[in-house]
Amino acid sequence: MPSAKSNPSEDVPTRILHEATRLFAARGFGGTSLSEISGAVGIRKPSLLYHFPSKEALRRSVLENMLSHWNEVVPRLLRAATSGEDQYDALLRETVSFFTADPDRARLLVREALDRPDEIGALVQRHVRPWAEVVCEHIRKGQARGHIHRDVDPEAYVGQMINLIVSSVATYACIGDVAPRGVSADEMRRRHILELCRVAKSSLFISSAAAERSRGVGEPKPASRTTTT
Amino acid sequence: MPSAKSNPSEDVPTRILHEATRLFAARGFGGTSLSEISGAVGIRKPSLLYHFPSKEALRRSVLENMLSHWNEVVPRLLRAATSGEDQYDALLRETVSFFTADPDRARLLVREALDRPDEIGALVQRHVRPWAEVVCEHIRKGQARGHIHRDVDPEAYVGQMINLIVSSVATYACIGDVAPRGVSADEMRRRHILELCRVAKSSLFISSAAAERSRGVGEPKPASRTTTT
DNA sequence: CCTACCGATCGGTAGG
DNA sequence: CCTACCGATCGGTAGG
Repeated sequence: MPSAKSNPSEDVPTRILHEATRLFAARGFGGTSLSEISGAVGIRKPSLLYHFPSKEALRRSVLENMLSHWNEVVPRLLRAATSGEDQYDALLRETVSFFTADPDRARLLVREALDRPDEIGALVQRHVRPWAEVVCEHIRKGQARGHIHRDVDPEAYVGQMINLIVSSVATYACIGDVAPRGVSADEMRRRHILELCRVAKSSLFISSAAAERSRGVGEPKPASRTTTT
Repeated sequence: MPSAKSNPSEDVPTRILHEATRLFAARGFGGTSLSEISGAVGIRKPSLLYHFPSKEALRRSVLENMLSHWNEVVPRLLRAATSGEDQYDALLRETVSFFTADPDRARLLVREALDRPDEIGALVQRHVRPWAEVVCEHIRKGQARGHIHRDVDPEAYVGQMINLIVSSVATYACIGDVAPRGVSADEMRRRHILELCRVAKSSLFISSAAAERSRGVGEPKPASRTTTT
């Protein structure tokens, strides 16, 4: 009996695409051989090359497949991208969820950004800039209305938040994990994502800081010292 | 005359190390051949293998070389890591400078984190966690004294900021560059780093938001609220 | 530091 | 979807 390693309920091209995505994300495009991929699917290398004419074609298909998933969630993202802190929280969580749902998406994106910066740069310009511009417009509106920090640089802010989300999922539990010994990896992942959302909101909304300060108990409020108002 | 491509004033092992660093950062460890490296140095492959017994040994030397540069700046970092917003700004800028001074450091770190997460995880635990813990302690002190947001998760916050710095240098001008057409790459890089520092501080210090609000227009606010220690 | 060479593996093709 | 095979290149060695 031949040992088919991947889900046999899917058709062969789909299984190739899935295994290639997994292996490209884990070892990189150059670090993965066609034999490894075909082996994971349970077929021989020439059979793989029947479905995808070259390794390069397979790479492109993997990227296109990820992009099609991204295009599925963009409408949800745009619906959440109205001004207001709660809607922004929803937008953040939707975006984080896209990558946590399959961390290979984040790893693949970072790898490709390092290997082929021009190609990924163009891809970002086409597929995320239009959506980022909507968010930037909401930020500018919020600044005019006084509930978003006036020194936010909208384009740079949105870029850094995208960068933060992608990279924290991609290199999670490695770069940036400075947790004390007692904390489990899952617990730390939860805390990292919570903190990511807090940082994103706290550095954007004025109301967030104000609400928090007004909540402040437990801390000996320096009411006697810096009082006033 | 043989065409030595790298700086001939350095000795050969050093030139090998530099070229290997550059190529590993640009194409990854698996994506770089020993012939490419030796060619960039201006020698033949077997000569390279005289100085470094294997490709794996060369990889480790490249990493160790980067670590030794890191260890050089750590004292400066610790000196800057006292409480207070200005000192924190200096700490951020020192850390950013370490990576912008040679962006290959950031690219190499991200690549290794993707290729060998366990190895880089252990490395981070040894070389950045002790320093991160100092920062965390300052954050907790600041929270007790009321000038740092109480809902900051110190370990997660520090981890995310490290992540943000490294990844924004590594994949700069690619992921996260959603700039409008008219802006030059250099100008956008400056804005990204400025915004990174703003986000880091604004999401940490209460005084930052207060000071900014006092600058604001169209916002009713507590007039003078200067927190000094 | 070099030339010459090793077995293994790479992406890809022929032909069925 | 397979077996058989291609030239090129890989990391590494022998020997000087």
